[in-house]
Amino acid sequence: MKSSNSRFNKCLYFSTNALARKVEKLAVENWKKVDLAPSHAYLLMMVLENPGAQPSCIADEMQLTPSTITRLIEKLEEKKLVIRTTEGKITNVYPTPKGKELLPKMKTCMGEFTKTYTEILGAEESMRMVQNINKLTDKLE
Amino acid sequence: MKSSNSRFNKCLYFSTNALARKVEKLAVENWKKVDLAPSHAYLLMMVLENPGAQPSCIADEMQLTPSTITRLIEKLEEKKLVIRTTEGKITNVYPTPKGKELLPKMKTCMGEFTKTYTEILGAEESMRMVQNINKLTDKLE
DNA sequence: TCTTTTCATTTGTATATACAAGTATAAATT
DNA sequence: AATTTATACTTGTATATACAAATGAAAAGA
Repeated sequence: MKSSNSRFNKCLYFSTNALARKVEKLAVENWKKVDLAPSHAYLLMMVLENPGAQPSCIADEMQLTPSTITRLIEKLEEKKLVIRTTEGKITNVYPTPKGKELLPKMKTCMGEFTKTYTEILGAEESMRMVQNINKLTDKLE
Repeated sequence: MKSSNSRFNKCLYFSTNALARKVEKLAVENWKKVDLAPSHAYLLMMVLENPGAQPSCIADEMQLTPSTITRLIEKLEEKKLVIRTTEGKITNVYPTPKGKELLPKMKTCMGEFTKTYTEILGAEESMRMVQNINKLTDKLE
């Protein structure tokens, strides 16, 4: 069903959730190429760009709660893609060699995902939408 | 953290999810007044406007899977807000008197929720955004 | 009429996420 | 130095959602 036919289509809650579910689906499909859930892939990429990143910092950047980040890291550790080292209060997350190997594939993946939705929405429009969505998110403090 | 500071802020997956989480939070807070999760509230409103609605139809309109609708209805049944009647293959969902009683409060709630984000975003902008989000959702077929 | 297919819903199971509480360490206050 | 508070992370638990398989009923085809 088109969202424009829903009686809830005027509500931000409804619209954003519907969109998020569709985009999620697209992303899941896309990231299957590296056998990762989208959120796992994003976290791994962050750690690859920023080896030794702390969970709190990752949580901040990914806009997820620390507990969720712990869970995501656990999964990536099981797959031997990252390791955690803890010294006192702070924890650092590093990519393993296996994780590092994945980088080029992930970059390709990311590019393909962007291409997918850019083709559907148009380059102009998709960029503008993402910007507007970010602005909206920021305003909701 | 502002989403505009995230290194993922250019990605639709990321942006939509972050937005959805924030809006969800706002909605959850708002719907506490009637002691319902947002999705439960929306489903109940649908059934109030459309007594006897079938789960498949609700799924269609809410853009959720049938199994999710089953689960939502179960919760509402536990709370004695709706009842299900099944004849052969089809099921109809009706509001109970207790469910009907909630209608005015829910309308108020809905209004207040809209007001909340309209005040933050501006009337113009929030309407436009919702429309654009819907358009985007539709295009992702 | 019997069989097969399709449809509507439910159930089993898995995942992502959050909140609240717990733990352990460091920093600040007294 | 001892105590309190703050910080960083983890764990227990709960929820929403999805997919795949199961169920049961109707429709279509033989």
